[in-house]
Order: sequence, then C-alpha cells, then structure tokens
Amino acid sequence: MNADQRGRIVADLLAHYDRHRRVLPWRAGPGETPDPYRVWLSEIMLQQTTVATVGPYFRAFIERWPTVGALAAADQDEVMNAWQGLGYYSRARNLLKCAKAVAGEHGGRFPETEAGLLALPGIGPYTAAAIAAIAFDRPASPVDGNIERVTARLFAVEDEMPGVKQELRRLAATLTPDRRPGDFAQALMDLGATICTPRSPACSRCPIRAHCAAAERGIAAELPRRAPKKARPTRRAVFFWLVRGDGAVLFERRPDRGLLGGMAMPPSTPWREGEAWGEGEALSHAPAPAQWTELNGVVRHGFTHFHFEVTVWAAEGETDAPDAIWARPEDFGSLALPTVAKKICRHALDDGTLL
DNA sequence: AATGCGTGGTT
DNA sequence: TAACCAAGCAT
Repeated sequence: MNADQRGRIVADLLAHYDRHRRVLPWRAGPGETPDPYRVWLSEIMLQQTTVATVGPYFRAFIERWPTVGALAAADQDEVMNAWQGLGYYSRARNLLKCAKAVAGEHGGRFPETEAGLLALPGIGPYTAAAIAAIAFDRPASPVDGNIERVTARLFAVEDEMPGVKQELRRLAATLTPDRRPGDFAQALMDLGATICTPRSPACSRCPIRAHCAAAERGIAAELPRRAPKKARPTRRAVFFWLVRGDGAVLFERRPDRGLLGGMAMPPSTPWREGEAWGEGEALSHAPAPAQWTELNGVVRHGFTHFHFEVTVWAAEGETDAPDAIWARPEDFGSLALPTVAKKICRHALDDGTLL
C-alpha cells in the first residue's frame, strides 16, 4: 500500500468520524481541548471493559474526584469502593499510584510523551499511545482490540492471533497521520465498535470499504483468526457467613496482590480445583467454632480463567481475629465488595435458615 | 512468551 | 446456553 492510498484511508475515515463520531462522557467535543485527566481515567477504565459498563463509573469518579490532585489525596479503600464491580482490581490500585505520581512528581500534569506516560503505573503501550494521541494530539499509534481487528481486515492479514500482534501494530502505525492523530485513533476505534464488529461486520456501511482487502476477498468476518481457547476449569470453595450478636457479618480484606486484591470477602476455605468440599474438611477452615449450618443452593460466578462454585455455611458467633472486618448489612455499601462477594451476600441474606 | 487478572453484554 | 469478547497491563 502506497502513501497515496494511506492518505485516502485517513481522509475517508476522518470525514466519516466528523459526521458520525460517538458522543461519550470522556470525549471532548469538536474544537474543545481534551482534559488529560479525563482521557487517562477513561482509558484505564476502558481496558478490557465495554463503553456501556464504564459510563456510570466514569461519571461517579469525575464527580467525586474532579482532578488528578483530588484523586491523589484519596485513600485506597475509597478508590476500591468506588471501583467495585468494574473488575480487574489491579487497575484501581495502580490508578491511585499513578495519580499520586502525577500529583507528586509531575506537578499535577500528565507527561505528554509516550515514554513519559509508559513509566507510570497501570499505563502500558496501548494506553500511553492513546493518551499521547487523544489528549496531546501527538502522532502516536494506539492499537487496541478494535484497531487490531480493523487492521487485520484492511490488510487481509490471515496469520493467527496473538502471534501476529506485532505485525498488526506495525501496519497500524503506517496509517497514523501527522494531522489529527488523536481523532484518527478514535475514528478507528469507533469504526471497530460500530461497523467493523467482530462477528458480522457491516461492510456495506463502512467508509473505508473500498480500501479493505478482506472485504474485497469476502473474508472480513473471519479476521483476525484466533487459535481455539483452553477450557476453563471449575474451582470450588465454602464461604463462612458468621453473624455477630449485633447483626454484623464477618469479612476479610484480601491481600493487595493477586485475584480480587485489596477487596473484601467473607472468609472461606481455599479455592480448589476438583472435588467438592466435604463437611469436616470444610469446617476445619471455619473462622470460629460455632453451630455451622449449610445454606441451600450454590452461587456460581465466572472469572477470566476459571468457573467458581460456592456453597455457604452460616452461624452465629464471634472471632477476635485481628484482621476481622465487621459490617451490618445496611453498611455493606462502605465495603469494597467484588461482584462475586455481592452474589454470596445476596444468597446468604435471602436464605431464611439463619435469621 | 505465556499466564493471571473480572465482569456483563452478545450471539 | 455456553462461548465469545471488550479502548490491556504486570510479571
């Protein structure tokens, strides 16, 4: 593909973007100057997360912490609480680290270069390029899942993901224009989200259909090719619903690293792959000696790399464990509970066995 | 380089 | 319905 053809792709896509760009809470209007804080916050939230899901979280964060300086002054537990339900919780921990770095080491201003941005916690190659392009209109070439797909089709790249990622980044970079690189990156992402979709792309409505090698060959819907994924195993655990005399329920704060790091959960047995827990071996992990009763039913939850099956045992009692967190149901809102914990809470509260 | 890391919508 | 997939990063 020569420079002339690339120029036409850029011009056609930008013309389409100017008429059909999506209106999004974090997106500056035509002629407005983007706020790097909003661009950064949205890009972190949008990592592996849909636009529809992010919307309410983005608005809540902006209302509560209008500037990076305000966010930098927050406690981690506050941030985890506001992030609960959004998933990939290391993003929330790194969000606060990054805000503190920007406020403390950069005078409250985000670096304007990819290299400067890349050095910050939670900002990888995609996000660094996206912020440089969108917030500072630098000729960077962010390549997310949308742009991988659009690029694979435009150039009819038939090699399998993820091996072909580097080649797709190289090809995408050849398109990046010197003028309006931020709009161009967003135009590619809008195209991937609304027209050049994964399953059944709407090629008839595509503004760059005339330039698309995959559409020409009738193989757009098949690209990019992917190797089949591994089956997800099932892990099982028993959770302990311990209710104190005043109605408060026992929770623990998970360690900062790893799965659901920094979030609160009721205590449980280890999460194990394979057979279900027997009564005796499960109760050996109980947080306190008590009259434990098994609740009816199972809580199921899907994680990225395993299915989770939970049963719940309930009892009245106390513990003097130093890391205990006690919360009454009306105060659960003050905890940072992942969605799987909310499912367990609802299951226990809906069950009439205990109370 | 491959794996661990959440959740909800779509097909 | 179960699989697929989403504005990826850290290790």
